[in-house]
Amino acid sequence: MGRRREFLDGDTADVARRLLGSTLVSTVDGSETRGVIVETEAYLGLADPASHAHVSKGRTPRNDAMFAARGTLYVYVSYGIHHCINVVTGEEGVPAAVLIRALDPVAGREVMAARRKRDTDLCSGPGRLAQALGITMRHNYHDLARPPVRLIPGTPVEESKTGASGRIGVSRAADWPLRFFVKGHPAVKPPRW
DNA sequence: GGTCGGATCATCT
DNA sequence: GATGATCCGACCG
Repeated sequence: MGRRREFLDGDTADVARRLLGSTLVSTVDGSETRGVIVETEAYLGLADPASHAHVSKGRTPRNDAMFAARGTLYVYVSYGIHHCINVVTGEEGVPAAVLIRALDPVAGREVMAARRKRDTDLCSGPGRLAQALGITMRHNYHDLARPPVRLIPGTPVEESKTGASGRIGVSRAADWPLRFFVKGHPAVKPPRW
């Protein structure tokens, strides 16, 4: 992914929208799984009250990967059970990231179903897609330019086919329009507004 | 179809 | 002791 640097450069909200249409490929445990990104959320870092790296928290072991170089994978555990994955978008030392919330599963569906122990809702939610791709905390700090988890930039989804809304499940800055999604895609649940 | 509560833990109060 | 960038099974209509 040689174009990674330029593709992820710029305002994090713009990057979050631009990532719609790009592909995540995992070869974790030797099986390829692949999905096209259809829902994202931007987390702006220091100035964003909903971000794990908001100034009020400082740099901690948990959020440390958000301070890494652009194109790094930031993984955290949600509700003690689920893993959520983010693409780091800031300069090194400046935290910012895009949460991947949903994928259109395009390859390795059987492997995903085996990992998920069900054959529906394979990648429609941040915890679900991390499980489907086999991503866990051991992939925190991983460079998305190389296996076993790669980000392949794609042609961004036409803007008229995308929507924006408030982020899901956040209590602070809930009205900031930083969630982006492909309108009408089955893996994307309809927004509150 | 929709709603409710449990699982489980790093971080914060 | 409470909270949260979540998901799932149980239960109710």
